[in-house]
Amino acid sequence: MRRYNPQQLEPKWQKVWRDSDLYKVDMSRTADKYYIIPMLPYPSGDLHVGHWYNFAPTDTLARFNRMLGRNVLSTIGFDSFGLPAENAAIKRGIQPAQWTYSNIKTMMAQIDQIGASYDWSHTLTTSDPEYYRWNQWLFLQLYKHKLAYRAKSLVNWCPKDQTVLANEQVVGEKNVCERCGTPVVQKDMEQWFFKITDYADRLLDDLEQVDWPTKVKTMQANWIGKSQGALIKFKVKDSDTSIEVFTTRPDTLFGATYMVLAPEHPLVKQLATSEQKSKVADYVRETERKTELERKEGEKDKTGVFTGAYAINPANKEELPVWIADFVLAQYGSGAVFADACDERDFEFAKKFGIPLKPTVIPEDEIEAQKVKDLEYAYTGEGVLINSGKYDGMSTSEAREKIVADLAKDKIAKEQTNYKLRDWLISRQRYWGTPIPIVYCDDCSIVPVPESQLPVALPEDVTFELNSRSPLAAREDFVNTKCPNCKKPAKRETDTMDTFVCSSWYFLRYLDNHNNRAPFDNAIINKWAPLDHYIGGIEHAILHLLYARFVTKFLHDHHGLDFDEPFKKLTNQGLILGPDGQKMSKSRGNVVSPDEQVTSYGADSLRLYLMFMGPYEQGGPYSMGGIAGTRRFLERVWTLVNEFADAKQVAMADTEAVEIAVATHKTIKKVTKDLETLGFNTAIATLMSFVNELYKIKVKQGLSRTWSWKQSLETLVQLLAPFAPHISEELWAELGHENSVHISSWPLWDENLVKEEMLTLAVQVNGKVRAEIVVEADITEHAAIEAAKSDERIVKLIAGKHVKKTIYVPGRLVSLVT
RNA sequence: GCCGGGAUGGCGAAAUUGGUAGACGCACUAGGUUUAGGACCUAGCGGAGCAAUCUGUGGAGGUUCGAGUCCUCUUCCCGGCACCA
Repeated sequence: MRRYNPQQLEPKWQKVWRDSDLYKVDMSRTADKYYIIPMLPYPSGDLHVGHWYNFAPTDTLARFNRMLGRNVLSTIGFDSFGLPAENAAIKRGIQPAQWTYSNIKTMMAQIDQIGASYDWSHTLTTSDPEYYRWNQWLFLQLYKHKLAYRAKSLVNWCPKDQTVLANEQVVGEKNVCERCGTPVVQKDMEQWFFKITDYADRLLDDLEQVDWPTKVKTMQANWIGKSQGALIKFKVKDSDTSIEVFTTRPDTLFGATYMVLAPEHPLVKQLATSEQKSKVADYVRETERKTELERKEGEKDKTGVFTGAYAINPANKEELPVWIADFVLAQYGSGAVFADACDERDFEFAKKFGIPLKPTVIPEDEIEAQKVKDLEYAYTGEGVLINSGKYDGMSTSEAREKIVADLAKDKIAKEQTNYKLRDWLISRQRYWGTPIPIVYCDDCSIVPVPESQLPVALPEDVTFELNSRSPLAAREDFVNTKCPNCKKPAKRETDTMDTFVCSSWYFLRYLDNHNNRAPFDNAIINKWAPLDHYIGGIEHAILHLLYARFVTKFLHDHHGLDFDEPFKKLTNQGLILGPDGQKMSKSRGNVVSPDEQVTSYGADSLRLYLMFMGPYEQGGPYSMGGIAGTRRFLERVWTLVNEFADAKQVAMADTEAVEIAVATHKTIKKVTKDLETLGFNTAIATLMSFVNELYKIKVKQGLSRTWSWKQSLETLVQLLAPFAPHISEELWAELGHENSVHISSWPLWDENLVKEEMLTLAVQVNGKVRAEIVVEADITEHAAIEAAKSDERIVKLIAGKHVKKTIYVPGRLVSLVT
């Protein structure tokens, strides 16, 4: 018998598949199309186990669906713009393009080792001009519809990476840069934004339509942060100005005893009275000095100063002192709040500064209500109104509407919805990205580059100077151009786009990646998109997935896409940890190299192990012993098939034939069901059990070469094919097939064979299992109970006792209660 | 603080959704086999006990003939958000 040698047979089959274009998709066949891809990888230079964990199971699903007869398209590409290329270039004195494309070459070879069924004719690399010109096209479409705009505002600046960042790219408690972990600072700059906020409601509502993990949906919903309330105008005493306030609790308006503005609020200077002016100015200066982080740290200890001004409560005409405090955020709502006893922060602030409070909402519970009246704590829940004039006795929910409606008559209030979502800041002060296709002309101001002049090419030979502006800004030949409008000398925009623009629509370009007249042909896109299944890490829960949804919705509205959600189904694979249970990192020395695992065990063993180690969405520590186990399993499969192929003709008894058929069909059913629900680990466990069973039969019966045995082996190989494609292909050929197992039809099970003829029932007495009885599957309830009662052990246990109750669960158990 | 997810043998995990807890794999033990092996085959393997049996799914209660699964309370772990008015 030949030895199982994955190092030899895996590359062999990879070459056969490639040379025969086995996975080439007929794009014209769309009725049963199935489009499944892993998230676009960044070409960091080395494929790690996490990539394998993303790509291999995705490929298993692609292969499973292909065998089910669907026209499966799966491919992969590279998200190749971005900062690491620049850092590497500076460090090594080479061009970012050179570093990037050499990494891609290495990674392509590594990806080949996985044995995935990609149609490589659909691949793309986002740093190619053929791709990024369409990023520029997208920018121009957004600009045309006033959804790309330039504005000056406070933005997040990463001092290390020397660029601004989108809100989504600032993470963690300490507001750090998502890439490098440096705390960001606020800077006032003029930048390009995409108006994602126009889509806030749809981005929220349409989450209901998609089959995504609830966790991701919740995270997106929280990020969008919709809250409904009212905008209420407060007149400033002895002045023409008024202060607008956003509140979700207009029902508490009568309880307002003071107001607070953010220190950055535009009215602050104007409101401060002469005697308070210097204190206010000091406080504002102090706030400006504080970093975002220091402000957050001050959460527990609230600070603020009185402006000297008073506002009039429109509800009861009471005068409210106006304060400024940094717990009120300038960016949210209108940067001003009215404060009352129904809010913990307001309550705390009032106590600290000796501002009076007035309870206006009390809970149902009388004891609690008394405590609230005595101002023992801030009651923030729903309840009944007091101290609120004609609204007394009303429920909070009713009062919320009535008060706004009444004030609306005098145009003092109106209903308002607020979002936490901010517009997407896409400018980056970096070189290695898509140039923003904009020209600045002294006469014509901001001029978009005409579509016919795309791409605005990124020069690929640049010089980096330490701590200087982007190399693009230093390139005179790039910067100096002619105004497309008036033809006078003008300057190009030197910022590039956020790389998340690249990844926001690449899955559409995959489908029509050679199109040089348009980003894609709608006729193709509308047949093949949206994706049937998208698989990637949870780290993109907000960033990439939100942007891709936004861009898809935009293209739906303005470019004729039939669909407005890009990913029908989403799965997040878990995180693979080092063998020590810690996150893999070079400094910890716990990095498992997939290349080494492939060398020692083979790609099939690695694929199988990754899918067998636990639930796919859970991840977990990598175990060296675990992969040895899946390799052993493949060896056993190898042995079974090869022994069969080598065996002399021997007949097998009919009883074994039935036994084998039953085991086979049960296995088909279970593996099929498991694959449908992404239960890779249990599917593989089922295959292992099946192999164990075949071994037992083999030992009992001796080596056989019969029709039913061959059928079982063929089925086994087919069921294994999506998981371990190379060995399956080899064994399929060994069993005499000329065509690839990967385009064979997925086995079907016969429900009659899956049904047991005899089954084992548990017999419980008073809830405890006391015996097992073997009965015919179609046994009646009466017969089952009689059989249970006549079991030797049960007879002893119930002797002399009265059986009060009998429960029969078909196929499971008989329970007797005495 | 708020919102998710979780806790099952020495380890990774299963459990038809209220019905025989621990499938499958790792590790381990014994036997066989092999020139040898960390290879292969067979068997055993939650804990206690010679055994019958008892006990066991983070903890405490509850519902039920029956609870890993449902309810109440609680501890711990992981993830996300966090002064959002």
